[in-house]
Amino acid sequence: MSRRQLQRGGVRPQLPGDDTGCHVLHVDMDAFFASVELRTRPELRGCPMVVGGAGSRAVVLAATYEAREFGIHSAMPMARARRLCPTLQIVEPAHRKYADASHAVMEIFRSITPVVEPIASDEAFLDVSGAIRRLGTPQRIAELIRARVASDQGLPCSVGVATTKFVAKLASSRAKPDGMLVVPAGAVIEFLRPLPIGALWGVGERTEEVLTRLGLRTIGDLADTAESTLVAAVGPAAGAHLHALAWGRDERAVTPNEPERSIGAEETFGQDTADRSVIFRELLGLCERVAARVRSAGLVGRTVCIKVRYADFTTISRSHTLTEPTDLARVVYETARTLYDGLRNDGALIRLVGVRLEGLRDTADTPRQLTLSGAEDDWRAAENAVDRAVARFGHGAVRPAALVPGSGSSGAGRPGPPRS
DNA sequence: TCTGGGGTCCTTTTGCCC
DNA sequence: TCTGGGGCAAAAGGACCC
Repeated sequence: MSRRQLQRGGVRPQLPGDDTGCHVLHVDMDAFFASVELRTRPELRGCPMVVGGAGSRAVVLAATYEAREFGIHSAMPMARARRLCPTLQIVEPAHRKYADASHAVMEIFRSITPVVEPIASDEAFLDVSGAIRRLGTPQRIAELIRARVASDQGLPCSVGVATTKFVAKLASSRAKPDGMLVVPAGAVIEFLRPLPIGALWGVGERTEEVLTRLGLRTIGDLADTAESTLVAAVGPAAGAHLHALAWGRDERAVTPNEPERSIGAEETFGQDTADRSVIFRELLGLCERVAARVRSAGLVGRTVCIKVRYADFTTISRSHTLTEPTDLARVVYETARTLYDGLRNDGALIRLVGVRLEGLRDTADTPRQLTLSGAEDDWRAAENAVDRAVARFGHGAVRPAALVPGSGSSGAGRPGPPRS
């Protein structure tokens, strides 16, 4: 909410052009998915347009600035977006295309500096201190990046330039769309104080509500409040963190190659269901997807976590930590089923199921325990064969019988023997 | 208005061991 | 044998981010 208010601000602060010590850049692509689509659909330029699914439960994934004029924003239900703007142009998402564009943009960043920390498909932090001698001042480098992204990829982006990550991040959102903002070291406090508390990273709807009850509205208010008061209101970690940020203190370095901590997948049903065969078929498919991604990343995971969202939107999770880490869909599915069976749902309608594998580490660092039967190895061989077939023929080329349409399988049983 | 899907991190609760 | 408490890890839930 307040992050949007921040962007609506209109008047950009006029700050002196001194970028000494501002070695952190935050680059944020503008309306990323929508901008990618506009490259191949120039006729939609200037129109209110969103990228979003067609299903009754779809939400807006990205909205052009023309669509935002109507109050439309990402995560809004598509039905509501259509009501707000009857002439809205809607484009179905093509995630492969966005992943390719993201990869290309990240490569541009890495050609500037090796210290790139992607934080989403459409944004990244860059530490450019090592590139200053070669390419010029941080401000000059930011201009260079914007020009390269525009000329090589045909995409607009905004860049914040500052001494710390979180000020750079705030600066890029102030610079949107298609702009740049430098916040010099000496101007940080003056830049922060008037901003609404919701602009801070880590202050969402709930925390904003709590802080507002304390009479705090701006980052300046937060800075003038005793840290102990904040700690009492929002907890020790968040309280200390917010107080530090309000004074512009942020020690976090830009760290490339952060390892993944978990990999998961979830799916909302088109209609709520209590049908166990439908639910187990979905769970099996999710486990296949998760395990395949874990294997392709060269990882194994130890904790299987399932998520169930009921028709009334209450959401629960259950998890189990295995004695040995795994990358096998069969093991993930067996565990997920056992967890699900422990819920005693009694026919409750279910809206969503999800599966996540946590406690990830490199396969290479994880010696595999020898098993007495060869079953584990058979499964491994089968799932590796599936990976190879998918790599060659694409997703859907090979899958468990329970997931083949019209197979007649209930999907409610344990998966059968390996097939490939 | 009626809420997707991918994540991270923090807090609280619970169970186990000593 | 029972009880209490500290330390720890796992589990569960929730807030938050894009």
